[in-house]
Amino acid sequence: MSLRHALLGLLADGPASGYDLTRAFDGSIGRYAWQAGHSRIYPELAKMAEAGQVVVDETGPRGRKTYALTDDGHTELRRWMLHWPEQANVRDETVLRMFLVQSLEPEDARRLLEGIAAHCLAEIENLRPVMEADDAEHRPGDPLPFGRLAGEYGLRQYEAVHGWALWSLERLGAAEPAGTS
Amino acid sequence: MSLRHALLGLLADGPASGYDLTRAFDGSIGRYAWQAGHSRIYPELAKMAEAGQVVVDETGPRGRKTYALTDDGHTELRRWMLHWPEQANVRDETVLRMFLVQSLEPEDARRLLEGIAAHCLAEIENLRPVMEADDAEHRPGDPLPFGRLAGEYGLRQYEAVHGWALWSLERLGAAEPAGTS
DNA sequence: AGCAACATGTAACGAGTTACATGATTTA
DNA sequence: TAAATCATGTAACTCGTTACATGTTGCT
Repeated sequence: MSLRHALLGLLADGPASGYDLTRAFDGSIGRYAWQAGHSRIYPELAKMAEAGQVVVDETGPRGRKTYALTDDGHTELRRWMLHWPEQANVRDETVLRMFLVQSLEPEDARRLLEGIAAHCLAEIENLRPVMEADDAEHRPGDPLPFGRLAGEYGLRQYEAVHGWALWSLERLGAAEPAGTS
Repeated sequence: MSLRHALLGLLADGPASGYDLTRAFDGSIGRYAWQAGHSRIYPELAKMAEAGQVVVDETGPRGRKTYALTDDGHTELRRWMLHWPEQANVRDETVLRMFLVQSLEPEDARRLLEGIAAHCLAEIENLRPVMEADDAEHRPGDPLPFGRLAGEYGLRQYEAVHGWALWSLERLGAAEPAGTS
């Protein structure tokens, strides 16, 4: 039931409507952590309201309803954040490809790994200035901007994958002397 | 349709039965890349056979059927491995928690991050000897053992997350002077 | 003989995606 | 006034999980 906890976590930052929460999933959370569209979010918010974890906070123009966390919602969020299971499964197509690299001909494997390395470099060059801009605006003592820790995570992630791809190319290159020289 | 490609990739290593493939998902692939139980795997193999991507290779004792890749299966696997979409979504509860760290009180956030750091260290100490044993057995020129690249990826991943958790603790610590020191 | 492991399958359920459906408000 | 965006909802489909169901082989 991670969708529920994602919503609780996002609402901890302040009241939001189903529409706002749907937009949040269009960003980094949706890419790196969890996915959901509005068609799942609205019914889930309704269930959470029924369970007393959120309440309708305000009603706005176009039938807009903003939800806010209740104390129960906060408690449940905290419980979930702190007791995470050791065995959490990850679903990641890129990692799946990594597991299967050795099913390719060496030449194809090299092409794939070179693609991964290039892609990571591009993402790093994309993320780094964003993080640096965040840091430039930030004064010591202020709370970190929402997502700053996650952004740093993404940056380090790409750096790690980049390093891995280069290491793998070296390994594969050693096994196949018809290489790049 | 990643389950299909996971099965194609596993079968590229040699013919296997539904039972064997189910066992494969109990290991690292299931933890870090993709999940499936036998109840999805058997019907999927049947569909793949219908689509001509695999064929029943041998029948053994207890109704055991081993499947082997056809040329079409190989072609489809290669296609999928090489054209991966830029926008591949990842589903990962741990990363979700990272995105939501800032919804916690600073004291709880520190506890969570310390837990993550400790967990990563434990995983690193678990994985490193396995990888080193693989390398000790490996002679230059031999193909790398199946999963060696993925294992290295896992190791580097944990190192990156460990570094991230320490960095985050430092950042959070600076914002909250009632710290450890 | 009994138990663990091998081996395959179906059914019900849960949750995310895509498509269908509708309407209000803001902006050009 | 037309288009984009805001805003909410339901229905059908896909696919992974859990539970139900059954039978065989090998080992002790």
